[in-house]
Amino acid sequence: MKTYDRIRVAVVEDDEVLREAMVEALEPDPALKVVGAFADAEAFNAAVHERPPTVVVMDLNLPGMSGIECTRRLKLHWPQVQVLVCTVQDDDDSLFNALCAGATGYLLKDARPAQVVEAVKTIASGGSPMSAGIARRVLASFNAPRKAAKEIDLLSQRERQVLEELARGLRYKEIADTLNLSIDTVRTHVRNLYDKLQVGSRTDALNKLYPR
Amino acid sequence: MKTYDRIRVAVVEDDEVLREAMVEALEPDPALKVVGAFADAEAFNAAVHERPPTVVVMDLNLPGMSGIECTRRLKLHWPQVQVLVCTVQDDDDSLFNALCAGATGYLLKDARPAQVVEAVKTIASGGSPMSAGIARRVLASFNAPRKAAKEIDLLSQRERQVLEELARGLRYKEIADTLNLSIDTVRTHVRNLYDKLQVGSRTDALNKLYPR
DNA sequence: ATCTACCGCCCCCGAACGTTCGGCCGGACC
DNA sequence: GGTCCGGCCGAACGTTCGGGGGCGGTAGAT
Repeated sequence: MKTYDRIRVAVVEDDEVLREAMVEALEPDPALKVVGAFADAEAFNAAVHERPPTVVVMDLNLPGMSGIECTRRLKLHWPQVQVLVCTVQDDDDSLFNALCAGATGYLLKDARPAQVVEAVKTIASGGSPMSAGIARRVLASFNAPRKAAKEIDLLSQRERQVLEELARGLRYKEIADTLNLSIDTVRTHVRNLYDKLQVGSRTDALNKLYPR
Repeated sequence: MKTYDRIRVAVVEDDEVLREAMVEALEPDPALKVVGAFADAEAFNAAVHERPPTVVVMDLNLPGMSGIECTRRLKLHWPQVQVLVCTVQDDDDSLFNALCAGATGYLLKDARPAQVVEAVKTIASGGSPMSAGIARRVLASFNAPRKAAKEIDLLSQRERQVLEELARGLRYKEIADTLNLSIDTVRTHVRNLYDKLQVGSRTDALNKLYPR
């Protein structure tokens, strides 16, 4: 009979006490197998080349290379490895940079050991565990960009249409054609919407409406 | 002694059987109070004006106004109301449109009644409950935009710098100043990076590099 | 009936932009 | 040696863009 395939877990955490506690929580679980515990990103990187784990429990605040950068590099070479961030950092920068780097889970350090174990299993089975407040902030980020442009509702319907085509990179002449207008009319609308948006160029308008 | 403040819950669900089942699952819980159950968005809208609930369990596929549109309008007037989407729709469009509309929870209909009750409590206490696969897709959306631009690594170092400033809306003269170049040199770089990117204008380049 | 906002069109002008040419230099390749 | 190529720089040129006027018409609000 084939033995059960245990989830291969690695831990990257500079605090020795926490790291040991983490391992002690994970190891006894029959579904998990801790294949490495590292005090910094460099040690982890050196070891991962041999055989990558299934899940990496990653601290963010590491000496040397940050956990975010470590995550980025890891996902670059082994996209299938799941990174579960476990950190005290609960600011938006850390959170979203980690997610953009490829993390698929985010726990705060106030999580109890049992929760970490549960999260590892969740992430390995296709889920994305997050602390409660974290999940809320992630979802809130989707409708937050409402504040992007407030002046936009100062625009008339026509001006919005012109802006639309403007944003697509069409020249005045082309906009005039697609909207059945004269070039000078387009010009007028552009002028008006520019000072409503308080910008001085096409690119300014784009950067104002769709900030990156 | 003051009675415990129960979470006021409304249900918007067109399927009568599901709606009733939902209510039957929620009502007995001592922490919850079902203040309304509606078969469509219009009925809900008419009733919500009196006193909005704390949490709305919202179906997406409704007759008439969609659950997404209903959510958008609801959040417009009562941003503090939490919307928990509960639907069979598990496509990315429904998901992200709902989130952009202001939903702060997303359950698939395969959730068990007890999970729905749990999710309502979670969402009321500042969390954001999601089905496992949903959460993963949400987080994956953050590092997905890797595919942004492919031709970008054809650019030389100088051209990348110019492009950077170009994207910020700076004029050629300004770019020349910040990079200590002649305006004409900037022009040349722009020209070269334009045909590497196969575009014909600043705006084209932006739309190619940062598609919305 | 006046005022205001939006729409459409026209003229002009200076500045910015996109394009075409050319030159210089260093490395690669025959 | 020669030659090809790419990155870098520059001058000149025609076009587009941003911004300034003004004119007429419609629709709603005061």
